[in-house]
Amino acid sequence: MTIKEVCEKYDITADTLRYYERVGVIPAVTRTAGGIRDYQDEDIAWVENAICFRDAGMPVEMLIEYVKLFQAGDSTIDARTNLLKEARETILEARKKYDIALEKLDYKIGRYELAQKTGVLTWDDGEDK
Amino acid sequence: MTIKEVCEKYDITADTLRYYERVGVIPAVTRTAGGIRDYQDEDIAWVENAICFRDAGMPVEMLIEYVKLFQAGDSTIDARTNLLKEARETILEARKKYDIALEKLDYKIGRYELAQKTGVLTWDDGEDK
DNA sequence: CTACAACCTGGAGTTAACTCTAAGTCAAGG
DNA sequence: CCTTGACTTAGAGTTAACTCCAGGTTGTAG
Repeated sequence: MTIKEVCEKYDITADTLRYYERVGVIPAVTRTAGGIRDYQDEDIAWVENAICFRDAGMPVEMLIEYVKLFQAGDSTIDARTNLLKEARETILEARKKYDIALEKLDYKIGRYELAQKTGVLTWDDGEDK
Repeated sequence: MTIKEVCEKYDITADTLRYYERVGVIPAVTRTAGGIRDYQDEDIAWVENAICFRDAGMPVEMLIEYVKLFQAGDSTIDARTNLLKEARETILEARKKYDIALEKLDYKIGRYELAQKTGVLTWDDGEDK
């Protein structure tokens, strides 16, 4: 699979894919004899995971750390598990904050829509937002 | 309430609070005669909301836009509602991605922990991560 | 064999969101 | 009054994560 095809498949730029490889967010991608990237299933799996975890706000540094541990072999399985658990906690925390924001948004939207219907804006709590 | 007290209450730096005010993420904060910030309930409500929405990944630009609309008066209620609804959709999308990442993490953690117990790492799908 | 598009690299530039610095002002204790 | 510490501003600096660019290479179509 060419870089272009991977770009289209995951809606990501070629620059970002090369950047991920360059800094180690994903391991070195398979190349053709001429040196052109030719993504295999395994390369694509790394790309997919990188995008997934980045989308969840996991920092690039953490993904690099994971790849390093992975490449260091089975002796790092403990460390990898810990890293993943830490990431899990961080993402859970973040998601909690998203839920709080959604509640707040729903409350505000509800009030504005009520104001729309009745033509009157009421402030229960002395301030907006 | 002094800036320091607000910092402590929300675990945020004074620099960030001043920055939010400077760029318009929150409206101008109440001041003492001497020009020192003295946060009132209303100011604090804006701060709290700003932090909440920033924590949910809402960009500073969007918060500034909302404050501008708010300050422009009741004629912008439609626009405000639309902005909030857009924010809601964006946050819902993001949260979906967090859930996908969590699933992936749980799967990986589960496999690593199994490997821990049995001493054997098995790859169902031909690749890790 | 020649276009020509798609690819390559190394390195510089951009963007969002802070974060820090310098130089000065305010306010409470002695 | 004087010190001392918290506060003020304007503006520069930092960081993460891309994003772009220049100059060169690869590979396919005619």
